[in-house]
Amino acid sequence: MGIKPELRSKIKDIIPLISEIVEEVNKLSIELQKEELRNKYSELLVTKPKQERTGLPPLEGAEQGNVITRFPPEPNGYPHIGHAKASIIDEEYAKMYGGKLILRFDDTNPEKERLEYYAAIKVGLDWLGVKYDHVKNTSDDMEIIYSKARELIDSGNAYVCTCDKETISNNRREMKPCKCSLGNKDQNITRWNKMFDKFKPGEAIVRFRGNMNSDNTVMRDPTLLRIIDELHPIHKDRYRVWPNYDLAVAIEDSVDGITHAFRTKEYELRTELYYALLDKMNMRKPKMLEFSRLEFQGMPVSKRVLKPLVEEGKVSGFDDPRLPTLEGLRRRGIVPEAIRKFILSLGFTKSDTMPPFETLESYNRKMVDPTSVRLFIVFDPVKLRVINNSLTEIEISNHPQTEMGKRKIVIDGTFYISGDDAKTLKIGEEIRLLEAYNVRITKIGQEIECEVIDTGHKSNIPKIQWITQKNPVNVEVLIPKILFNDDQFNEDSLEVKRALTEQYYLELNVGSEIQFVRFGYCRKDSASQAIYTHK
RNA sequence: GCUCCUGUGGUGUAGUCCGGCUAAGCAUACUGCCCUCUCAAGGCAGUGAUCCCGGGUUCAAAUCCCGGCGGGAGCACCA
Repeated sequence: MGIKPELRSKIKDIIPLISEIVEEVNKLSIELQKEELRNKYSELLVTKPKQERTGLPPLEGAEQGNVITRFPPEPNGYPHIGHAKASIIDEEYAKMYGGKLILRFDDTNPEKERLEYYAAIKVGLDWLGVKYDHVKNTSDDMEIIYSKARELIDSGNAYVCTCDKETISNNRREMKPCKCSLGNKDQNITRWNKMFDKFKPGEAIVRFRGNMNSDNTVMRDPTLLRIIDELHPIHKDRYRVWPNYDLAVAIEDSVDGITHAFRTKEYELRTELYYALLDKMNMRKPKMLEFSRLEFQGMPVSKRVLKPLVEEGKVSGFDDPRLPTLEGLRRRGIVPEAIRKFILSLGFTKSDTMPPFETLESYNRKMVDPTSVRLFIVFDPVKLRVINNSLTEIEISNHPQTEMGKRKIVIDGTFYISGDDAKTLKIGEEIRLLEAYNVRITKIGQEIECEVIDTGHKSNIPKIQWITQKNPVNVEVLIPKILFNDDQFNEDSLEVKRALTEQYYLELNVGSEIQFVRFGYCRKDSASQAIYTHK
């Protein structure tokens, strides 16, 4: 039926035929059925592998070479995993259709924006590998926005309201227009002009003439522009009438030639306004689509909760490895390619979900594994003395599969092994000191003593890693844990473990990913500190 | 409260628009085996979903219709 859809309409005629054949086949034994299949219809037995769709679903109304997307962050904080999702989706779609991506700083609220965040966002995108074709600021288009606002006033589609907030809010709830909406054009123009000098902030706003009776509350004459006297990070005191989000986005998307605009789901109700605005301004309408926001369990993204943590010193800063900020993820050892794969695996959906961090880790582990130097590390060191040692130097390869060179370790027969491993040892037991030799435990006390039996590989005895006592390197390993349990800050969200590692650690670049054998992947954060990435 | 969105195995998704190739694919997690001088990566196999529930339409429904229920969001001179 799937192969010949044209038969569907004739299904009633076919059904008797089918039943007849089924009956006939059922009379045969299973063996005979199989044989018939093999002989006559062997092509049916070949199971063709299902091909998985990689990347995002196709875009409605998108033409090759003719797609422009945009990533419009407000420069009011450090970029986080949510920004990563938005920007990667924007970029992927632009790429998929051979189009362009515009980075547009949505900087229309001088109360919140700061210059350093423009830079921080660029740094974040850079790290993620998101490449944009053009950068701009909404605030550079203020003249366009003013002229569009004036048009709306002239055409009677907007008016200046001088009511106080409470009145406006009450009227909205009660679906009542206020007296300002009745004002004539001259009144509105006079008031509009006064917004640039006479009125104080809060005394007048421009409102869209929407529909006070709409079920969608955002349509009840929403604010379009308001007065803000704070200095703008770029334009200082050049402007004081600022558009709000809805007006700015609609105008900018349209003038920037955006064909497809994406935003998170919480803006969904504003889409009606977006189109209404564009309609009244006689502007081209991009396609607006929404996706669910990305946040991890126990790892909130909002400035409202993160900022206090930083200020109270509960985390070390916005680059704390426990945080879902891009800087935090980077320090933790998450690589951008893994973030991209992970985000694409989530698809373009509107369902509210909180994927576990584990999934990202799994992508990351696969990315990072082929290039991570394998190193030994020991926690709670316990001394282990080999009484009949004869080796002075061992050469160990840096990676089991990838050609990453070898390193030499000078030994003298005295080692440190992990306390956890030491606890399991029994006298007479045979163990292998990885890469060195097999030993039998002869004495257990403050120190452990053992003797070499042979040097060949043995697969059936415990294998443990060690650090030579000659020149151990002290490191602190930071282990980030979940930040919040429900809404409760996890006071034990950062475990710090002291450890001993190899001399070779010092030769690695800061930022490189290491796999500590039998422990997990860590990123070298400094000569004395490593951050646990995942197992 | 009102309005909108959403609901596929433990988790994240594919399939839903255009009903039949699939009693549901992939990834992750978990289990076992193989490989391996790592508890990693890799290979193989397995556990696990009556596709939120109840009706309806149809020869046929995860897919269409109606009604419930669960979850989320919006109701700012913030984006």
